[in-house]
Amino acid sequence: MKRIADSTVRRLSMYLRYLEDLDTRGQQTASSDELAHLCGTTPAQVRKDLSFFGSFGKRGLGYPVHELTAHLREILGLQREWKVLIIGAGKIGAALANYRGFRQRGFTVAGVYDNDPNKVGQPWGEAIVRPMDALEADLNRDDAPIAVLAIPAEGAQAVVDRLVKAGVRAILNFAPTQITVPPHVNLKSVNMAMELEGLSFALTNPGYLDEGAA
Amino acid sequence: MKRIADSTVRRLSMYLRYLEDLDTRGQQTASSDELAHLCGTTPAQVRKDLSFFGSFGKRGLGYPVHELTAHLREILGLQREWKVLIIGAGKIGAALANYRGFRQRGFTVAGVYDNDPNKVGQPWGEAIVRPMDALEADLNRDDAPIAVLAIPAEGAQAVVDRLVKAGVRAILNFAPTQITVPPHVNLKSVNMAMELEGLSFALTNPGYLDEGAA
DNA sequence: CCCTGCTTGTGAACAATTTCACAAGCTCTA
DNA sequence: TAGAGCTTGTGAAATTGTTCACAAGCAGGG
Ligand SMILES: NC(=O)c1ccc[n+]([C@@H]2O[C@H](COP(=O)([O-])OP(=O)(O)OC[C@H]3O[C@@H](n4cnc5c(N)ncnc54)[C@H](O)[C@@H]3O)[C@@H](O)[C@H]2O)c1
Ligand SMILES: NC(=O)c1ccc[n+]([C@@H]2O[C@H](COP(=O)([O-])OP(=O)(O)OC[C@H]3O[C@@H](n4cnc5c(N)ncnc54)[C@H](O)[C@@H]3O)[C@@H](O)[C@H]2O)c1
Repeated sequence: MKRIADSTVRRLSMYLRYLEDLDTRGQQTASSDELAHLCGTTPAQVRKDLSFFGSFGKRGLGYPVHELTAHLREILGLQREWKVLIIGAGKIGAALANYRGFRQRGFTVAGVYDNDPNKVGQPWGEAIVRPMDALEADLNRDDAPIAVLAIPAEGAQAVVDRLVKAGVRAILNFAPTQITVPPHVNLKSVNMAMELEGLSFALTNPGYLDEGAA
Repeated sequence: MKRIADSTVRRLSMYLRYLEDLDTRGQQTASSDELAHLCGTTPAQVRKDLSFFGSFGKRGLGYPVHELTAHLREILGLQREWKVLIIGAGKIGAALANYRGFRQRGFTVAGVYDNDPNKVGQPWGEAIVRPMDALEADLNRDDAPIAVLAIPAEGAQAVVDRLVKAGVRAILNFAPTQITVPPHVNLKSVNMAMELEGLSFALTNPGYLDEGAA
C-alpha cells in the first residue's frame, strides 16, 4: 500500500468541496481539467491524486460527479460522524464550536472542556463547559473522538499527554508550540502567527521569491 | 538570489519563537542540535535553513542566541510594525482581533470592516467596526496593510479583488474557498475543515500512512 | 603552540512530489 | 464497423526538498 502525501489528502478534500457544489447544481460529469481550474491546480495533478485510490473516470468523458463525491467521502472517512472534543472554552474554542462548516462535514462537537472554575458549568453555545477532571471518565475508548486543542501554549503538551493516555488518536492543535505525540497518534497544528510571518517575509523579501529579481 | 521554500520560512518562524525563549532565559548559544530538538526537526535542516541567509554560527560553539534572534527578525521582516486589517467582524474575526500572539510579533489591528449595517459603528474590542465603503479611502497605498479575510466563502473573491485594487499585497484567507490573486499579491489560506478531514483520513486509512501495514 | 573535541556550512546523494507525454479507451456519428 | 475527438491513467522525466557526510574552523586544555 503506497504512502499518500499530505498534500494529496488536502487536495482530495478540496476536490470534494467543489464536486459537492457541482453535484447540487446537477452537473453529471467533470473533467480533470475542470476540477483543476476550480481548485487551482493542474489536470495532471488531479488525475494522479485520484489514481492512487482507483480509477473513477471514463476516458473521453471525465469523472461522474455524484459517484466521485461518494468515493471521496469514503476515502476521507467522512461517511461516518466524527465526535470532536474542544479543549479550551476561550475565543478560538468558541469560534470553532459554532462553526457550521464542521457540522456540515460530519464533525459534531461532543464536549467542551476547560480548567477555569468560572467557566466550568456555564452554558456555551449548545453545550455546557465541563471540567478537565471529567475528561477520562467521559471518554469511550471504542469511539475516541478527535480533540481540538485551543488552550495557551504552556499547558498544551501536558494536556496532549493526558488526551493520548485517555485514548485520543487525533489532535488538531492551535497552540503555537511544538507538540510531540507517540507514532500511533495523528497530530496537525494550525499556527496562524506563522502564516502571518510568512506574509511578512514575502513582502520584505520579494527577491527570494520572484526568482532573480534584483 | 535563491528561491526560498515555504517550508523553510515556516521553520524560520519556529526557530525564532524558541530562540526568543532561550534569549529571555539568558542562554548565550544554541547548537543546531538543540534547536532541532526544540522545533521537532533535524540539525541538518536547521543548518541548511539558516545557511540560505548567511553564516551566523561559530563552529565548535553553536549559534549566538541573541544575535540570531535579531537576524531572524530581520529576515522575516519583523523589525517593523505591520498593520493588519480584519475583514469580517464575526466569530473568527473576533478571536483574531484580540489575539495577543499577533501583537507580540508586531502585527497591530488597524481596522475591522463589515458590511452588516447592524455591526458597523459598533465598538468591537478596542476598535469600532467600519463599513466596507470606507475601505478604499482608509487605505494608504504607501503603507498598505496585510488583510485578514474572515467572511463567508461566497463573497470572498469579490472582496479580495477589491482589496487588491486598493493596494493590499498580502492576504490571509480563512474562507474555505479557492481564491485567485495576481502574481504580485501574496495569499495564504488557512482551511480548518481541511485539517480535520486530514485527521479523518489518517484515522480511516492507517494503511496508507504506515508504509506496508496490511 | 598544538592537539582534542565539538559544531558549523555545504556540495552531493537521496527522497518525495509534480509535471510531462502518450497509449488506451470511451462516445458519438455516419 | 470505422474514424474522429476527447479524456483518463500512468510510467518516466523533471523538479523540489531533505538528509548525509565531511572538510573547515573555533575554543579550551595541556
Ligand atoms: N485567538 C486567536 O485568534 C488565536 C489564533 C491563533 C492561535 N491561538 C491560540 O489558541 C489558543 C487559545 O487561544 P484563545 O485566544 O482562545 O485563548 P483564551 O484565553 O481566550 O482561551 C483559552 C482557554 O483555555 C483555558 N485553559 C487554559 N489552560 C487550560 C488547561 N490546562 N486545560 C484546560 N483549559 C485550559 C482557559 O481557561 C481559557 O478558557 C492559544 O494557544 C492561542 O495562542 C489563538
Ligand atoms: N468560526 C470558525 O471557527 C471558522 C473556522 C474556519 C473557517 N471559518 C471561516 O471564516 C469565515 C468567517 O467565519 P465566522 O464564523 O467568523 O462567520 P460569521 O458569520 O460569524 O462572521 C462573518 C462576518 O462577515 C460579515 N460579512 C459577510 N459578507 C461580507 C462582505 N462581503 N464584506 C464584509 N463583511 C462581510 C458578516 O456580516 C459577519 O459579521 C467563513 O468563511 C468561515 O467559513 C470559520
